[in-house]
Amino acid sequence: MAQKPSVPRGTRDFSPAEMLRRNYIFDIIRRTFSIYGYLPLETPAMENLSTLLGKYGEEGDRLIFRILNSGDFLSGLEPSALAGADSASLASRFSEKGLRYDLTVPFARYVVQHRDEISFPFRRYQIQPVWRADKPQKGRYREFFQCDADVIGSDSLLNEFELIRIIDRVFSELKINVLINVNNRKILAGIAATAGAGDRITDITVAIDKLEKLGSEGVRQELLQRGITPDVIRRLDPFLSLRGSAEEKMTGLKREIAASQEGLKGISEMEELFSYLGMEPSQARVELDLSLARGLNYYTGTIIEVKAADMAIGSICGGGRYDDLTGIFGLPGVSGVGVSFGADRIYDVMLHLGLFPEQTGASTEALVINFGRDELPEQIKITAALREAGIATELFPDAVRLKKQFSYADAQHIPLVIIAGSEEIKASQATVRNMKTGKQTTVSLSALPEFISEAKNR
RNA sequence: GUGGUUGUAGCUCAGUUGGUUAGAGCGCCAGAUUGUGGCUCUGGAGGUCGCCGGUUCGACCCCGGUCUUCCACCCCA
Repeated sequence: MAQKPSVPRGTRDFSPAEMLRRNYIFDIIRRTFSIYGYLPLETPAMENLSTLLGKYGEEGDRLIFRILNSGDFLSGLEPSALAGADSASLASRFSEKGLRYDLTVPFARYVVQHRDEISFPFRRYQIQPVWRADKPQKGRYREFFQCDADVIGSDSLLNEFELIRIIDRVFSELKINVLINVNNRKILAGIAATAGAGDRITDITVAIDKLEKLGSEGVRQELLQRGITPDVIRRLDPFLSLRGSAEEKMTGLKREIAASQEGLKGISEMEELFSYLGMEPSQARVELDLSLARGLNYYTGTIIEVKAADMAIGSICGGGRYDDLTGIFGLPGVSGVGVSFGADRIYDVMLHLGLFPEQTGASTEALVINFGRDELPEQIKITAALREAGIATELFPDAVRLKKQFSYADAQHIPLVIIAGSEEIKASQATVRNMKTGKQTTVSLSALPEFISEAKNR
């Protein structure tokens, strides 16, 4: 064999067995989105770079896959321009399209572009792959599927509430134990402002986000490294040590950030959200986590993150509210909120914890044995009759040894095998073998579809 | 993007301080069983030891590069 073929780094093939399991996940997510009134939408794999760039922060821009322009993009270029050697500015002459990095920004673009056709609030769901030029690791791929549900054109916290209901329902149907953490960007802004460093909110939140991992001393170090003054860090201290239930934390917070309008707004939003959550309790624990800062640059209010309780693989679902994403595309004043399920990580979690049901999705229910030319007309008829009755049926394409045909049924986990050789056909009968029990039953051809239907329901 | 790590049969992995024909288990194929899978027994096929180059009389083993895997940082689903 010549050089073995392969797929690019960080991308994968999905075998039929894997696809059946993946579809099990997608089906549950899709069904749940649909029950909450979300409508399907798809957008192109590639977007103009002007749509993508500047939406995800500096790091995000770096991770966008760029598509080379078609044609001879070097033709108009002065050799001296190449000597200038600024690859970033040169790149804009070679490339004006990129692969989508998430589903939220293309959605915002869609909403602005089609605003006249949309009645608000607009709820859409979208299940498609996204691409990131990250260095792959376990649970981190360069091509992966996101399952997004967003509502745009409504400020109501009821949307947040329902999205958390969706998260809870999806994961309880998938049998994954999760922790749902929520926080609010306005609270984080209020904390930064109270500490006297409102302009350093990004550095402060990124550091605070590492509280769980580094501990409070580690966070102080991180803050120092990011150039936050010891003075400010000292004033941040009370926030790092807030404990207790959501209510208790918020009571403490209200005292601390009373001077920040924005912070108080954030707290009242969270109070409203938690009051809704009290009306319809979740199966999963929903916690107010003041150290939660994750999320893309564009989040402005609620932020949500979901982690698997029984496996460390990073977040498997995340989301939040963005007040001005459409503003960047020329439609200001429209707020949206959404969540995104990471199908690939959910798959990894379920595989690791053995949570997939034994039979995931469709596969062949009956195999008709091929005996050769003389019996073939009858076998074709049998196959057709079974399919007509809604039974997933295969006719073995080659008249090879029975041993081979039975091994195939065994390997494919086909539960029933239909044997209709010359003997059976003469008597207008067929023998049905149950591959699990080994039990064989002879039935008349006319009663066969009904017999199989009953057999498969047992 | 920075630093590290991995790569031997379809799969999981042995192996050699550099020395003739590189092994096991599982899987696959064939036979024992010419209309019956899963169990058992017997036999068989399958490897340019990730790729390219270097050192050497000689490289799967040493060196360099490259691709891939995984890990940490970063960031995220």
